[in-house]
Amino acid sequence: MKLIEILNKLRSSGLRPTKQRVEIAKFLFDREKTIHFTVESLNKLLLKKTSTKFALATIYNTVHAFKAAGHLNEIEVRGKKTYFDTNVSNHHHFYDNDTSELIDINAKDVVIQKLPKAPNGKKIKNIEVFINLKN
Amino acid sequence: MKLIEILNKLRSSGLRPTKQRVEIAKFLFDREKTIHFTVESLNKLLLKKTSTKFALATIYNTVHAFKAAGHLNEIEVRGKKTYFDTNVSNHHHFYDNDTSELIDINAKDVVIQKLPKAPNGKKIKNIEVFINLKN
DNA sequence: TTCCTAGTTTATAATAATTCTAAAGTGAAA
DNA sequence: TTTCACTTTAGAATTATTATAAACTAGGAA
Repeated sequence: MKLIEILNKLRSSGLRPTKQRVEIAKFLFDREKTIHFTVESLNKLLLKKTSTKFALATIYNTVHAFKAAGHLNEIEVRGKKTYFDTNVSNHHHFYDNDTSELIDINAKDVVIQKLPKAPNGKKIKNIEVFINLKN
Repeated sequence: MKLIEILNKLRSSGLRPTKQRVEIAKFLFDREKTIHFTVESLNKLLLKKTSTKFALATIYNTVHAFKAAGHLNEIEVRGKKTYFDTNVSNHHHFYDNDTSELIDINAKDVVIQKLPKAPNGKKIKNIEVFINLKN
């Protein structure tokens, strides 16, 4: 992914391209595969990869702006921390409780044949399939 | 549900039938329909229903023991609080983000036609279908 | 280029859910 | 009844996240 595309991620999220934000955006979006992360894990990874320092609040703010702009998804995981996913396409997840690891499932690998009707006055926004794993 | 069944819920959870625990168990299990609750909401409801007082820690301990014994399910909901469900049968949920309300979906109302294989060495423990609602 | 200002970063405080702790209370076996 | 392991309780500790306020900076205007 080119730098200009990185800058577009920032611009479309309403964020000025500051040093910290560019580093975060490069780390998240300039890669082959999508990744899952928490704010804490992202902070640690950024510390290793870059020489820039990041206040946790900066990471929270930036990640939330990306989420609001649709560049990141937030994922439900049992536990305390919030997980994010750079894969924003429609897809599902395996969750390995032993390793606290999330694994993507391609949307086309889950086919739902029957669904209930939404309650009165409501519509279905989206469907999340979450498959818990065991050994 | 008879008192003896309530006491069985406690015994099978490894809990002595103390005043507080019997009140909690009666409140949760002596009813027609199953309910969803958080520790906070349960505390408020108990305050209204009974003249007993409950330390939050007591409610946490008791609820977690019921969960460990399989008498309660913990449910994924985006947000900070942990939701529990007295419906421990295999089923799914609607979630109304506007009202923070969970609605049960009978397992037979969701039919999944195709599923991915579990990663190597892992097996599928259970599948949770979570349907987000909008207006 | 220099100034100016709105937007940013940062360290730290505040908040909120949950868990821990240690002291006082209690059930039930002997 | 006495005893003791198990409970309850209030409050402290912990943890993730959000708020705050002061110092900093990007980038347009002069």
